[in-house]
Amino acid sequence: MATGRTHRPATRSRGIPEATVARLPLYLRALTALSERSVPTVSSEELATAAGVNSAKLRKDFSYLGSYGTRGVGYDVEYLVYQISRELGLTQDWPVVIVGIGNLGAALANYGGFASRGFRVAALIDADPAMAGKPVAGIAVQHTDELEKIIDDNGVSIGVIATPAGAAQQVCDRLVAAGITSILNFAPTVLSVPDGVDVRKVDLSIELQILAFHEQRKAGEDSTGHEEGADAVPQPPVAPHRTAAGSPGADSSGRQGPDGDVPAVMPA
Amino acid sequence: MATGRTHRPATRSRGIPEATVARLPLYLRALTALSERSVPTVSSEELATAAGVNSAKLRKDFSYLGSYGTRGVGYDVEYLVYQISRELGLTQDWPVVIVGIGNLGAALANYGGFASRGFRVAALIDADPAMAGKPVAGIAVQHTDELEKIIDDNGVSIGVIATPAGAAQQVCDRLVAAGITSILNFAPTVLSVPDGVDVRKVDLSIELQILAFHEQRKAGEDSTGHEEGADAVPQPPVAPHRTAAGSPGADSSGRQGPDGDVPAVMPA
DNA sequence: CAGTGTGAATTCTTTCACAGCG
DNA sequence: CGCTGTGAAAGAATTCACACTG
Repeated sequence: MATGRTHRPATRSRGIPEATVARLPLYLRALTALSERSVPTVSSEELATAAGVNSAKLRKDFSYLGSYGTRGVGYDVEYLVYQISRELGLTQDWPVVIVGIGNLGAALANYGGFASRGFRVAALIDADPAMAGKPVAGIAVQHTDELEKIIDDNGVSIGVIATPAGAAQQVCDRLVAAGITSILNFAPTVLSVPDGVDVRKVDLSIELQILAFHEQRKAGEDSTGHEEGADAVPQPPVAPHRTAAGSPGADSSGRQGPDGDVPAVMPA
Repeated sequence: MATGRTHRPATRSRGIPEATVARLPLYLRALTALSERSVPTVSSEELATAAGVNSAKLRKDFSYLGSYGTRGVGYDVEYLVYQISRELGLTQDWPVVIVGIGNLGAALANYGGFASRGFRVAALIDADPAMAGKPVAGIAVQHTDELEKIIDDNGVSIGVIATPAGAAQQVCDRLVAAGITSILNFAPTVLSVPDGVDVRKVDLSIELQILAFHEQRKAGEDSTGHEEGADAVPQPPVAPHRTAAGSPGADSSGRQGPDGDVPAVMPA
């Protein structure tokens, strides 16, 4: 993805597959739970079950990190927790800023998971002047004007965008300009960023749509094909003339303000 | 994944790759935006850019759905919107229930993206009796006791879990028993469900951890290896004796109630 | 001998590149 | 002529299965 090529020729086999990286947090969670119950060791089988993967995959994943297990025994829980934490970079403290303190932003600010893993909410930022100074999750919200200063002062390199879609790119640009190099984007937009900046997106409605796809399959197990409701226009593949005005049928934002302060899925 | 094997022998080539399914919502979003701007057609190149993928991938994806484009021209926006919507099952109405109306649950209830894509919030459910009756996003919260009845009455097949991790499996079991077959899980736990039930998870802290991993790599571009802070114990791979009591160093839930009403990342 | 670590086989995904159609 | 649709090649990720070790 990032054109930077990231190719790392020397120093050992420093190339952990993305798919593996994405699972490390899962393992870490399972391990932390075991650690809290003072379980000293686990087998790949047990840990895999706890993490919701299969043991072959888990062992292969760990093999990219090194040989941290003991044959015939399993893995030392504490040791693995440490190794994975270190690999993920969680042994250091990561200050993050959350931009856009609407419903979602507030939820994130309150989210225990952030604080408990080396992430520290350095600031909450919102464009609404009325929000400024209001405490959310024990932290006073600051105005967008302060954005650059906050990031600079706190050495923040990770930003979370929880603004409406319409504002996301703009916020993103400012974050990047201010020195942020990793962004977690909750707004339903594709952000464009320069090389060297990482973006991960979480889109709540996309997940639901994927579920709907599979759900639909289940329902139509036998009765394949043809829908029921006759109110949508199948639209022959040849006529580009947009049928009715605007886009009445399928859409109709019904409830909900058009594009309030919550990341609405269909912004502009 | 699901052991049901889901193998579909007959009726055409009904096998859209998961990776493709996961991107359809992305295309749909881009297309809807175009549709709202009354753009009649797009090329694979344009649409790909808008969706944040490359055009070869997009064309391949679409080829699984059928031949909906026109050579030398591109795709008819309205027509594609319809086809993808239908493929995703969004031409029908999906009632969903959200269980756990804490910060996150409330954010989800307010999330415009749900309502705007064939998803209808049929009910908000919370275990706290004090929440019952309180309106959130214009809908009165109902008590967990009503769960089965609500699902049955509304023919709900998709459930969203936004409870603390500790309650998630229990809620999940009840949802499944009540007939839910698709679950979107925001609680940081692995849910176990019977065959035939789909679970998708969204874990906010996992995404951050993945970002941290890459961020760390950037920082240590040259200065590979060895950490700085000497406060963590590297723990030799041979000594299973848990060093200090409990797990002081790396963890320390610091802020936040121990396992309040927000999905804390480290529950039990 | 239980359970890790890992080459090899398999399957899934992405990318290439170009024939063919409107 | 431009752009889709798609076989074929390349690249990842997953799974298998077993040698090897504590």
